[in-house]
Amino acid sequence: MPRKDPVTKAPTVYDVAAHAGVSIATVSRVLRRPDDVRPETRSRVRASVLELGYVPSGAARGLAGRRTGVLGLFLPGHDAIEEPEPDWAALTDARRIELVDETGRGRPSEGGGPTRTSVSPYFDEVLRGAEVEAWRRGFALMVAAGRGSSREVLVNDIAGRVDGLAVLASTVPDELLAHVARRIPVVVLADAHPGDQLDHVSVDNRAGMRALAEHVLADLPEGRRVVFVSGPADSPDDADRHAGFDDAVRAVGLQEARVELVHGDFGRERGREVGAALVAGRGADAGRASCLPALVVCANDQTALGVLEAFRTAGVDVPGQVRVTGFDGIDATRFSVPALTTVRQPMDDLGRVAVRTILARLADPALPPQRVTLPVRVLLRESTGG
Amino acid sequence: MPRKDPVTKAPTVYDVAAHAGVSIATVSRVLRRPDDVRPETRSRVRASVLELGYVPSGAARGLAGRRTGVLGLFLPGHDAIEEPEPDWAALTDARRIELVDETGRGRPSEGGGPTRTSVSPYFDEVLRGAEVEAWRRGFALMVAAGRGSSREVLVNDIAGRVDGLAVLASTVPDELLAHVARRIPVVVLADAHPGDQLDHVSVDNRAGMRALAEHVLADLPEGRRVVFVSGPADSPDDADRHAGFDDAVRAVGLQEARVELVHGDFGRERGREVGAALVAGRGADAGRASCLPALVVCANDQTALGVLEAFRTAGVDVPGQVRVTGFDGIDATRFSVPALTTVRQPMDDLGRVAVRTILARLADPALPPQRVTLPVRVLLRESTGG
DNA sequence: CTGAAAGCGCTAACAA
DNA sequence: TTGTTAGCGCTTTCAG
Repeated sequence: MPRKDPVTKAPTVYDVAAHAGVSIATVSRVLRRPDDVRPETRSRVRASVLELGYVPSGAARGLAGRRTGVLGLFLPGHDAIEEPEPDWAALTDARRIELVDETGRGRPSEGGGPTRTSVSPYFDEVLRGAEVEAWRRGFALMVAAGRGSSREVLVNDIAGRVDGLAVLASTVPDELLAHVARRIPVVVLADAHPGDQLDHVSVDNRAGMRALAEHVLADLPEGRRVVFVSGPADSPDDADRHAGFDDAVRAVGLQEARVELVHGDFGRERGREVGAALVAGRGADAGRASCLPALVVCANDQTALGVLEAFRTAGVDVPGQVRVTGFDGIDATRFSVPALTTVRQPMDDLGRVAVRTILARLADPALPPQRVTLPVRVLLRESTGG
Repeated sequence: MPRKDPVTKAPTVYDVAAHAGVSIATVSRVLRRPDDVRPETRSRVRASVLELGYVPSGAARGLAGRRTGVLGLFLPGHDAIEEPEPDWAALTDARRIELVDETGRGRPSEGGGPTRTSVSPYFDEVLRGAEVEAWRRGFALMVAAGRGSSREVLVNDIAGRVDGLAVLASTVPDELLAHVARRIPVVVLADAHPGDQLDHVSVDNRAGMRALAEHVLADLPEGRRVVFVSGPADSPDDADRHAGFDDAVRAVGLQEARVELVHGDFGRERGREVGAALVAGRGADAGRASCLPALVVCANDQTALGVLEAFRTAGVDVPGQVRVTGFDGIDATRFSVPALTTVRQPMDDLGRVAVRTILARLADPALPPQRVTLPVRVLLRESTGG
């Protein structure tokens, strides 16, 4: 199939109409409500479409129809700005296959793994859920990963092109969201700040952490302490999880003194540090194994996986000597050794419900602000024992 | 920040122009080439934009400017059509947190894991790469997962809305691609069929598998056999990998008789079956451990992970009794026990290069058909020993 | 530096 | 059933 002369302008409704000997309105009808057109005419038009290679312009359709049929999903960035420009020549040139020996390291990691593996698995699922639901409802999905979330980017590049927007980022200033929300429905995938009028869909971080913590705190060995590794200070998710943990501490009547708070950042590297530090702390007094905490509760999975790594490296037995828990339920927690006890967030449902919420508001702009909280599931696995 | 009366129509350039006391042309200039406008005027317009909550219409801009500033990525579907409609009430209602005990199973899996985990990790990375690169070039990215890849969907819902399209699916009929390619640049993320004129970006499946296979075939124990587990018959990727494997067999001078072909389907479940069957085969003649193959080379990671699972369940030692390899380099291969030797495809680079290729053609439609092959890396890990 | 005006390609009344 | 005709909101010459 020869490529048509690329200089030729793409055909429009007018071309198709002329070719089929009908008016542009009829062409439009054949595309949108075929039943309103006599079968004979219809097939004539369709033939012209094929012959001319006609593809309707989404832009024109969007303009005329006042809706784009596209939903937007705004995710926290991959930090692409920081990323160096790849060496394209080397990338596409080398015919030599490189052999990387990854045996012997505790666990393969940097070698050939994905570069930006840290936060993404989480968002990928949200994206997938949103995509599926949007499609089912007849919408396309546009994705953007926040680059500094500058006003220009969000407003010009996304908001103007979609009928509704789901924002998964505490990084977008409220004021900006408010601006956008004046034009299209915006749903925020996080807990609502008090006072904001936007629609929100979130996950029950607090109750989830509380349920998990109550369970693992229940049979704590005498006298041993418990460490909670938090996330970044500005994370609402972390705040909720921490609150849930505190709820549990209170509920089981644990003495505050036995609980220690360590600040983390949701990253795996920091988890390793924390784990190593805990081991070192014991090292100073190696005789007493009890100097290791009996339990390390982490505010997210990446942190917990880092802790696990540090423990394995140091030869600390999990769950024998210490128990460890995470939060999120990313895939890697199933494959870690030991498998990580965690709280699984329904990421894909988050995406789906976000889409639903947008569509609901699209259908009825007068709706009161929506507040949906999705339940979570506690997954008890090897890292907390039998 | 009170939500503006949603009944009020969204403001347009005209509104902004009137409010700022300038013409619409000036408003447009402030947005696109601010330097062409006197600073004083500029800030007046900007103030109006903020005050009115103006968000430019992407559709109108696209129409007028003849380019949408959006690139499309078409992925194989999540089989969303088959998926049942979730029970929304239950989804969003339940306040009770469920505790799922996953200890004791060989490996946690269905319980809380992602539902559609099979093929996706692969695509997620391509998506991410494409997104990053598109953004860097000033384009937004629209994603679509093929639903039956019906003509209507691809043509109407995607092709018409984007300036260029990357298609990651052998499932899209050539004829359809050709149609779309008459309007916008289309790059196919797979090897080129002979004779097609589209741009292609692919990964060196054959050389990668050959390099891997040559390495692991090198020190094969005497007399033991080798099993190759293929992918689906219609997969070009599988064909290439198989060819690479055959190359290696020939290169190391292995007798054909020692090589056995088993048909797989790229799925983990099938991998488990194959693994179990191999074990059972040995079972019939349990005395001779040699009845197990010395090496199982799988056409992709999912299959290999399934095989690994089956072996672990049966108490077969990997790499002690059998060695196993995969292909793709998905994240899970790092976490499996033992870590899986595999060939890592540069998925994110695939996405990036796809975007670059589209833009190159956009810039110069007269370019000859592009054929880029990305190199791969062989990752030697525990599943093939030291 | 700013304004006027002509489209961009399509949809949706309204007529015929 | 089909055609005519306004726009949809923005960009972009071309004048001024």
